[in-house]
Amino acid sequence: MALRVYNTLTGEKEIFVPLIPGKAGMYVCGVTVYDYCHIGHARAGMVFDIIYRYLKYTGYDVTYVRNYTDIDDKIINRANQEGTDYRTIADRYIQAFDEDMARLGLAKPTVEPKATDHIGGIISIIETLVAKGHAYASDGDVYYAVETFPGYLKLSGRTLEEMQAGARVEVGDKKRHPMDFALWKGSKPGEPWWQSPWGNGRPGWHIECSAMSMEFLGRTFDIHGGGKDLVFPHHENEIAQSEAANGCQFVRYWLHNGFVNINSEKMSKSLGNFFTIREVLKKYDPETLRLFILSAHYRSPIDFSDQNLDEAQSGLERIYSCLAALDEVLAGKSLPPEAAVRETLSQAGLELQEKVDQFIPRFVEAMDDDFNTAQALGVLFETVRGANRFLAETKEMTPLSLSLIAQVRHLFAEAGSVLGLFTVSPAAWLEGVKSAKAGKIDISPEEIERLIAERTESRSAKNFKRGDEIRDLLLAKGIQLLDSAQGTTWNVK
RNA sequence: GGCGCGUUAUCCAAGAGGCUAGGAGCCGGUCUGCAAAACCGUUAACGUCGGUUCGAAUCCGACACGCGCCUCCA
Repeated sequence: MALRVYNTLTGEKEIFVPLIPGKAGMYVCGVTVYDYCHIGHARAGMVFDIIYRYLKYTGYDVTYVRNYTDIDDKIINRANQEGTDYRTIADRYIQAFDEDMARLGLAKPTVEPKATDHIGGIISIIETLVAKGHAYASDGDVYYAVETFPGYLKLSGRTLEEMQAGARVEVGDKKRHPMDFALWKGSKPGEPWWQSPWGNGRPGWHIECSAMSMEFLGRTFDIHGGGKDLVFPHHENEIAQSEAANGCQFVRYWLHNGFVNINSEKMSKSLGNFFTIREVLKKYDPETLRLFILSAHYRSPIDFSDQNLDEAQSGLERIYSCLAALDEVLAGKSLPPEAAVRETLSQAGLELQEKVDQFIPRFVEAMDDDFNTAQALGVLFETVRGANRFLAETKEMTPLSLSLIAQVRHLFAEAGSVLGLFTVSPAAWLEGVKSAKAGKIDISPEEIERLIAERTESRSAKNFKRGDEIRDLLLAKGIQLLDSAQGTTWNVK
C-alpha cells in the first residue's frame, strides 16, 4: 500500500507521488512571533512533525522548511506597546518558540528561515508580478490584482462573488478590487522599513512564504501545510503569487490540520480562550499532550479539556507500565542467537507472536491512510494487552520468550520514533509522573513512611482495624498505599 | 446570508455497504486478612425521518443540532 494524503486542493485522498522520486519537499507555515504559542500551535507543530518523521521513516529524503514571520503589524504593535523595536519582540518570541517546540519534542526542520532574511527574494517576486500585470503600485503600497489570476480561490473552492456576499471586506481607496491584497506596504513614520522600487516599506504577510518556499524548495514542491484557518486567505494568496509569477504549479499536496477547541469552540487569540504551551506543560508532560493530539485524526477538531488530558495520561501510563515491565524482564539478559531457539511458545506467546508479526504492517497501513495516528495507536494498545497477558502467564522465561519480549520492546521503540513517543526510559517516565503528583500533597514523605511503618506493625499483630484506619487516613490525603510481597509503597492518587 | 464540515455506546475516538478498532470508565475475575494498585475478562453505538440494496452506521435525499470559513489567526 502506498501513502495516501488528503489534499485540500482536490478534496480527496490521493496517492502521494513526489516530484522527484525518493525526495520530498515540505513547507509549513510557522508562527508570527509576537507572543507565546498556544496549544493550537502545538498541535500544528506536532502534526507536521509526525508527517515529517513518517516520510523519513518510509525512506524519503525530506527537506522540511518551517518559517518565522518576524515582521508584521502585530509585532510592530507589540513593540510600540512595550516601547521597544520590532526586532527585540521578534527575537524574544523566536527564542520562546524554539524552547516550546524543543520541550514538545519536535524534530528540527531542515531550514527555519525568517521573513526579514528574504526581503530581496520578496522584492524580486513582486517585481515579476508587476511586470506581468498581476500587481500594481498604489501610493507606496503594492497590491495583487486578484481578478488577473483565474485560479484565485481554487483552494477554498469559492468564487469572488461568494466571498463578497459576506460583505465584510473593507473597500480601500488604494485597491482596485476589494479582494486585492497587499504585497508590499509603504512604511509609516516610526515603522521598520526596507528599500524597494516602490519606496521604503515592508512585505505583506503572504509574499514571504512564496519567496522562502521558492528559495529552498523550488518553484514547484510536494507538500505545503498549516492550520485550516490558513486556507483562506493566506494559502490562497500564496498560490496566486507563486503561480502567477512562476507560471507553473506551486504545490502538489495541500495539508491542513484541524483546530484545538475549548468547549467545542475554536481556541484563538481573538476569542481569548487559549492556553499557552507553557501553562499546559506545567500540568501535563509533553508526551501526554502528544498522545492526546495523536488520539484524534489530524484533520478533525479536538476538544482540549482536563478530562481528555487525564485520559491521555492514563493511556500513556498503561503503555509505559508495560514497557517498564518488559525492560525489567530483559535487564541484564543476553539474547540467544536466533538459530539456537527451538522451544515452542504457550498460547499467550503465540498470540503475542501474531501481534508482533502484524505490528509494522498494521502500523504502516494506518499511517499510510492519511497519517491515521488514532488507528496506529490502536495497534500499540493491542500489543500492550498481548504483552501483559504473556508476561502474566509466563512463569519461566525461556530464550524464545525473551526473544519475543525483546521484539516487542524494539517495535515500541520503532513506532515511538515515528510518533515522537517513548523518548524517555519507561521507569523514568513513570517516576516523573509520580513526583509531579507528589508536589500537590500536604503531608510529608517522612510522615507517610512513619504511618506505613505503624500500619505494617499493626498488621503483623493482626490488628487490621488500626491498619485500615491508617490506610483510610492516608487515602483521605490523596495517598494510595500499594501492598506487595516486597512490602508497602505509596503513590499519590 | 453564502459555502463547507461534523453528529459512533457513560466519555474520548477510529472505521466506512456484510469482516473484534482502541483508550478512559462501569462491572466481573486473579491477587489480598479485607481492600487498593496492577493485570486479565466483559459490556454497549452508529442524530431523526425517508430512499437505494439481498444487506446500510457506512451510499443518496430531507430535517434537526453543533462547528468552521467568508476579517488577523495553527
